[in-house]
Amino acid sequence: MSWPTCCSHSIRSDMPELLEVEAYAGAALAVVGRTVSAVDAGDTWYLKGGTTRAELEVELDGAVITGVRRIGKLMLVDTDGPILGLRFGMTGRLMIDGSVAIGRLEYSSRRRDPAWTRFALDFDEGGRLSIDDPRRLGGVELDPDESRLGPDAASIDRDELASRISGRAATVKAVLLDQHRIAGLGNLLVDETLWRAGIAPGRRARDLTRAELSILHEKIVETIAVLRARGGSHTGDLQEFRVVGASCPRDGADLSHDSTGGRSTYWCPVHQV
DNA sequence: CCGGATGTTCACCT
DNA sequence: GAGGTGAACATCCG
Repeated sequence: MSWPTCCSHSIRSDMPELLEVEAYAGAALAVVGRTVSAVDAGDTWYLKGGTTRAELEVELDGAVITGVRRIGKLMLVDTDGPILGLRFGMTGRLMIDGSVAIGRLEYSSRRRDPAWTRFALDFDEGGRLSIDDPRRLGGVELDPDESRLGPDAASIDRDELASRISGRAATVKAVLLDQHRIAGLGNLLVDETLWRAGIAPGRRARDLTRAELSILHEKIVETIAVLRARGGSHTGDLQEFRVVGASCPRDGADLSHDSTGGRSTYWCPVHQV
């Protein structure tokens, strides 16, 4: 699978990292002000953190949606009652009023199955918010503990990033993927960021110099901004080279492919040191 | 047919 | 405690 790397300002991917959840949250603003008329939480696997179906039904029925926020990859739906937390995993798609909240043009013909609707809210005013998730990798939680997430990667400042990373014996990639330390970066954003920063993913986080931490911060912010403008987490300069046997688009070296931080990793052994 | 895929949590090692 | 690995989830795609 390869994607065009420019020119669209709409998010096309439906496999969410920070940027995709941001777009989902933006689309979900359409239901702010509506009153919940029905809760469909029939898939109990999808309920996380001890949240029960009965709890969701009792507490959300009749609730008014007052806002939608995002921290990292967690989408938060504020109501005049509890807060509803939605996670999309790799395969969850947010549907608002019958259409895919992002990528509706690119994926209009993509297969859908009613059985994949894992959670839904209906409204007195009409319309519906639901999550379609073939693999059931996402989840729903009432009043999720927001304090368990690190600061959001899109707005973290340099000193905070440094203090959150410093001293860790784990690889820098593993630390960047750890949502408790920094929230929002997924596998693609991390590989793209480290590629741009010239830092090898397998470096011990505690071994990064002050200058490297500074560059890393700069590249996190830059990568998020650039890929947001292009249309999503899959629009990085490295994206189309995430295939075995590809060469680094910066210097032509053979890209390395391994597993770091438990995830498939592509990186350049020449300019990432 | 097989393996891997933008995620999270947990059990189980070292 | 920390860090690494693999399983589970269930579908698509090369």
